[in-house]
Amino acid sequence: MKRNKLWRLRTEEYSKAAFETLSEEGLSGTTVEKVAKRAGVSKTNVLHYFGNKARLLEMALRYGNADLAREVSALLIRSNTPWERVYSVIEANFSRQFFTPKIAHAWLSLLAEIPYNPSYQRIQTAIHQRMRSNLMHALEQLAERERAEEVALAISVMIDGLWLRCGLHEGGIGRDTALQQMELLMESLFPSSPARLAAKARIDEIQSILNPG
Amino acid sequence: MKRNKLWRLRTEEYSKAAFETLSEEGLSGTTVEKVAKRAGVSKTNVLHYFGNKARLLEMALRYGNADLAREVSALLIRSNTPWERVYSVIEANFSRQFFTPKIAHAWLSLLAEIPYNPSYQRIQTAIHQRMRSNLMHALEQLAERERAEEVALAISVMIDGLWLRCGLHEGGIGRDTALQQMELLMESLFPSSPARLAAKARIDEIQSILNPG
DNA sequence: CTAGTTATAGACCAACGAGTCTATAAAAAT
DNA sequence: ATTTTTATAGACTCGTTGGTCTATAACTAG
Repeated sequence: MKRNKLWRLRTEEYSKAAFETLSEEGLSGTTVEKVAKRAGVSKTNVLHYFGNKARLLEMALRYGNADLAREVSALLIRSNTPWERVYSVIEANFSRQFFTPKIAHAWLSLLAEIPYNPSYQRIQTAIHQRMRSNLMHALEQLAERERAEEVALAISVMIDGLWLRCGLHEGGIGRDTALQQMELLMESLFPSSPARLAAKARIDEIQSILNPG
Repeated sequence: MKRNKLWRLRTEEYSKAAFETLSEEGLSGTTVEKVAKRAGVSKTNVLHYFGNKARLLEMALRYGNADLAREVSALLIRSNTPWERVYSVIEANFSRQFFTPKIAHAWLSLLAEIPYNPSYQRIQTAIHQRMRSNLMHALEQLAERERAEEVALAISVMIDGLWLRCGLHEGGIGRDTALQQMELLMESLFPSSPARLAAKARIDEIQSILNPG
């Protein structure tokens, strides 16, 4: 069991295939065979790398998060102010490539299994924890700790809720509505803050340069 | 196939059993047999009433919503002002009996299937539509239509997000945190509004009378 | 170049689950 | 009271699925 280049390559490939299958077929419709077929290999081979289905889906969860994490990082390293860091988290979560019903479906499918699988639970906890941490680092410089805590929670809960809606009604909520909702929240939480608005504008611009369309 | 008293009784019983099974076993762990066993009858009998598993789960979804709808109604009919109606929707959604990880799990399980089943989709759309409608009737008397629309969406998205979190991390978010988050949102959206705060207090009181504990 | 290791696939197996068939008990209708 | 309908269950079927066993091809190390 040597973790070669090949090993990493295959696990990445198959995790991706699993994530995509999940998004198209739902949890009940996702079988090891289908994932293998989508990746153009045999079911046995997929099992060879992951051992069992649970670990395959676990890696699919990680895979889906990795994309998002990269997007966040890309914006975060270009941020110079606390407000810019806050908006990095927000914008990354609603990036045009990622905030789509397809991907939201995959998320939903995985989320539904989390309560019944401690392993998924740990991963998801880590994901939420990181989002919270990113927000807190920024918000602590903008408000007292207590308030920063509840604002961070509000932001991340709202993000979750918008993803949920995105996956639920096809064509109901898209990037624009989502960002508008986030802005309604931010403007209410921190009214008339020029620094905030400047940061929003800058991150918005960076985002549209990094990821045009 | 006469829809007798017995018919309604059984469908109600079995829908409930399905909902509970869902919450304890998750979607993948929910089988017709388990639901039947929980209801103390044979699998055949359950199938006799529902025809197939999809319709059983569909009724489970309706069942779960019926409870919530009753709770909302109970508060709504006792409301006298727009603000009270807004808080009726909010409080009902975080009632002590309903806002529990168990129930949130069942919801999550069903939500994950919605994108892949038009029938569930219609039901869920109706549910969201009714929440929106309840909120809009009240909010239109408190703000311009445009603003009412986006505020109604913000409120319901936040409610969804809090339910999601409740189901995700056991012991993470409970009724208190949830209501505190909703209040953060409402206070930010409508700062220093005595009428709003009075309404909140009244509905809170009514709720704790209707549903003590 | 050879020996061992890794990658990949095909056939197979055992479990399980949804739904049907058949039979009988209960109830309703005539 | 008898006949028809409804309710319930047990046995069974058939497809699916996760996972294993076995075989072979490809690659790596010495």
